[in-house]
Amino acid sequence: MHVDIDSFYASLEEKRNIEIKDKPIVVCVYSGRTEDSGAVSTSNYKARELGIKAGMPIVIAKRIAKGKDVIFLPVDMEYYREVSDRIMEIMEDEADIIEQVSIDEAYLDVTEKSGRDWNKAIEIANSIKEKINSQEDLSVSIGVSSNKFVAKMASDFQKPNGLTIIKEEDIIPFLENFKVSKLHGVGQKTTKSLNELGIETARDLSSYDIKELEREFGKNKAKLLQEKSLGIDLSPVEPKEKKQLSRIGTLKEDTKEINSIFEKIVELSKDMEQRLLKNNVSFRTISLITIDNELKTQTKSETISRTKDVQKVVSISKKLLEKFFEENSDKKLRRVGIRVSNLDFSKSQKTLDDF
DNA sequence: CGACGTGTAAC
DNA sequence: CCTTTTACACGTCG
Repeated sequence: MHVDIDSFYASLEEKRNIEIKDKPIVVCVYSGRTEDSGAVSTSNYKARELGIKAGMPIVIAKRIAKGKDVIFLPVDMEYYREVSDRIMEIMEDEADIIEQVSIDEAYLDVTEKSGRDWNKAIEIANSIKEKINSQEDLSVSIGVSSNKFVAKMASDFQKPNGLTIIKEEDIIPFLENFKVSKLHGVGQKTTKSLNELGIETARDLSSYDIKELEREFGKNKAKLLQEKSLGIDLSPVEPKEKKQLSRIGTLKEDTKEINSIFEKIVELSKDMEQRLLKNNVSFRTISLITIDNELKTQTKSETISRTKDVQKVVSISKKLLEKFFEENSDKKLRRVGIRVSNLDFSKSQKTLDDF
């Protein structure tokens, strides 16, 4: 099954201030560049009715909200993370295996716990709903099916507070009339390409000649696309180890001044240090992420011998930044970020027991 | 094959 | 008008 917490951040903000419940709420990531620069992270259903949706620039959201009683709040990730952790624990109790995909979403394998009995699976889903409801006062939407992809499509089908069951024999009828853009994993670019081939719906995609699809998308992606259209997904529910850690920020103004950009990098690295230390992570690859004034992203990276030293991130980032400006002396940066990858969570830090 | 860079997608 | 973080596929190069 796939479990999705309904408008998570906005719901939490409602709970913590009863004054604003019943009002449209918009939770924002402010970039700090100007008063209202930034983007909408989550809005509650009242705000969505007005047309204020996730990803939208705050300025645009405020334009829509003008003259209306709409509440704008900054994100409080620390608090959301705390609540999320407790909810994930509730789900862990109910599942054989859990795969957390984001702060507010998880896949649960309940094959064993349900004994492959759909009715038992539905009971588990309801139990999860009930617990999250009573313990955290939040609602979730759940999709239950025989694989992750269809479960995800199902959880999205009825929300908020939905429960959608799609048994094997219902998969094709459930999916066939979906527009391809609604299929999870099919974004803007893929939609455009598909539409240009005359493919509008999942049904169109399922019956399309695979060789033709391969010509457009390559073998791998063509197969995955057609499988999606048929509701086929063999990927297991499995917890995944983190593969990279990154931190990115917006500069006060577009600039090509290395020193001021470097200051930002130092700031970002302090934050990253906390996260690295907490998990005892070592890394080999350091990347510099640059986003120029035209919002074009570039990355530069360097791989070194394994280390836990954040100073390495700082020094190599500086080097990569200099390299960037050697190649792009004309460009100004809007945002800058750092990333470490090639990670190792060596739990093997010596403990007293080892002595 | 590993390293590096870009593109696509999702939250 | 324009956030943040992560994953993964793919092309290229040495």
